[in-house]
Amino acid sequence: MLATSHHTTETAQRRNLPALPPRTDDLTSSLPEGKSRVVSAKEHVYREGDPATHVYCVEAGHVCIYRVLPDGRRQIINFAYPGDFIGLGALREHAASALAGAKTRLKSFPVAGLHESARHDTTLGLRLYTAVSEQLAAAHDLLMTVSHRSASERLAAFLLALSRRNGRRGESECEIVLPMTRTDIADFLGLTIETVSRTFTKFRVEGLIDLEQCILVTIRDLEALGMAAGSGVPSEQQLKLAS
Amino acid sequence: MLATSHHTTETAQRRNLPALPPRTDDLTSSLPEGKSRVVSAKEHVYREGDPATHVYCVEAGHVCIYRVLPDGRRQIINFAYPGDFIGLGALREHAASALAGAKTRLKSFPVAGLHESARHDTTLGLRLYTAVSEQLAAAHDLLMTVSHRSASERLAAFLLALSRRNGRRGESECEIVLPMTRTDIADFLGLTIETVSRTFTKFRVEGLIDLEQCILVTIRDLEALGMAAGSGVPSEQQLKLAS
DNA sequence: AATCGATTGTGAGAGAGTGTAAGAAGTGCA
DNA sequence: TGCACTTCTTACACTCTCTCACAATCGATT
Repeated sequence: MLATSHHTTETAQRRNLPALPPRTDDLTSSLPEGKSRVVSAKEHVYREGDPATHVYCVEAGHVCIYRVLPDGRRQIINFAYPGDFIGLGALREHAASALAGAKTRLKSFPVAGLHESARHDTTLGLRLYTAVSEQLAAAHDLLMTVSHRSASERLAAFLLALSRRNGRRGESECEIVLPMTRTDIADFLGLTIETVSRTFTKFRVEGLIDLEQCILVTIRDLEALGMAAGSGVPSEQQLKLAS
Repeated sequence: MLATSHHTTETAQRRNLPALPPRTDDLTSSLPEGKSRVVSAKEHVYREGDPATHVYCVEAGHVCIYRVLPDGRRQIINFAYPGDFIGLGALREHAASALAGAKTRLKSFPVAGLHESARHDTTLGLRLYTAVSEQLAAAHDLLMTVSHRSASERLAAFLLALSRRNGRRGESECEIVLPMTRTDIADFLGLTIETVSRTFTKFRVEGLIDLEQCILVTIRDLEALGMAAGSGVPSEQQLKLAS
């Protein structure tokens, strides 16, 4: 559900499937050296409509990628964490805005240089293709979550996605730090801040999570949370969908 | 909102912006010759979980790209029309299913051959990158529509997207043929079939559209439909967002 | 032309999420 | 430590969409 949607590759590795272009992880190493850029909290990395001159890789901090409807409603498309690329997939100009949620360090890569490098490095184009494809899969995951699911399912899926992200990084799967505000979560899941808050409380009352501070979630019952995310479906199928 | 999301390039052309990789339209011509494949109505081109062996370009007919939640709820991700590519962005296996909505003719391109060609044709990788990027933009558009918008706004945005698609193809912007069923529209917009039906009726009663047959929509008041899509926002901003 | 099945349209009641508003908890600053 | 400000939580009335039920329409087949 978040930026790096690995579920397709994970499931694929259990079977014998056709060759695949290089992983996104390889993208950084194959890029020409990038300059560091530091952005303060609540400062934009770029805005919707800006010329897409650079692509960035988050090194520290986190960035909200969002778009706004003309009437002000905001949809957060992704929370980019360290290791995630932002600005990929922009054509001539950025279609979304990128706002640092905290002080954030990024490596920046000029798009022009990328195109130049792609002329010599024949695999770079495919690497970029793969990277955007992963973001496309993540966007579809989010679409599934937001379109048909109830508030509880959305929040549960969100927490599970963060839990699995932690797992991939070797951090605790049960202790989740939420660096984003309730408003951010609401705008990500297509809910209101009140509903997000109510649902957190509901999960706490039901014993699914602990919530001592509002930014620290402790998952008490991972399986039950999986059930909540998928309206009573076995957790194995859940895992395939959650992120 | 549908497969070919051109709004970013359209708005970009009005400014002086950095160079861009080749358009998707160029993709077909730069690919090695593809075999034709014909698929009957209600037959799958591929299913979720199938090895991603081929990429297809729709030549005639139309294809629904969809994913299903474990409990059976279905989300249509895209309606692919002639000229649209499907199967792009799949990593090792398809993350979505592709179902022909009518008898459909496709050109098929083996993924292995694509990777092979990319070794020689240095721009092919970037072309693929651009093509998936357009699909990513379309997915974000759909996400915006489905997450925060009301039933009327969703349906209005949907009709406007089809209208603009017609316009790009040199067809009538006001006479829209809906080859998909009400169920398909509902599953695309994250609504129920009843709500779709009621909203169509509401638009007809309000004089926004004519609806003599259920597959033929005639837009009577394009501007009002634009307002309905964006909850009372000037149509110029609408145009930027609608597709 | 008549019949059957599938699709579409309409209505009433129930449920879920929203919006407003007020209070509680947390954060930053002097 | 105390104050001001922001963020989060909770309560209640309201709106919108969904669910369920049934009627109407369309198309294909006989």
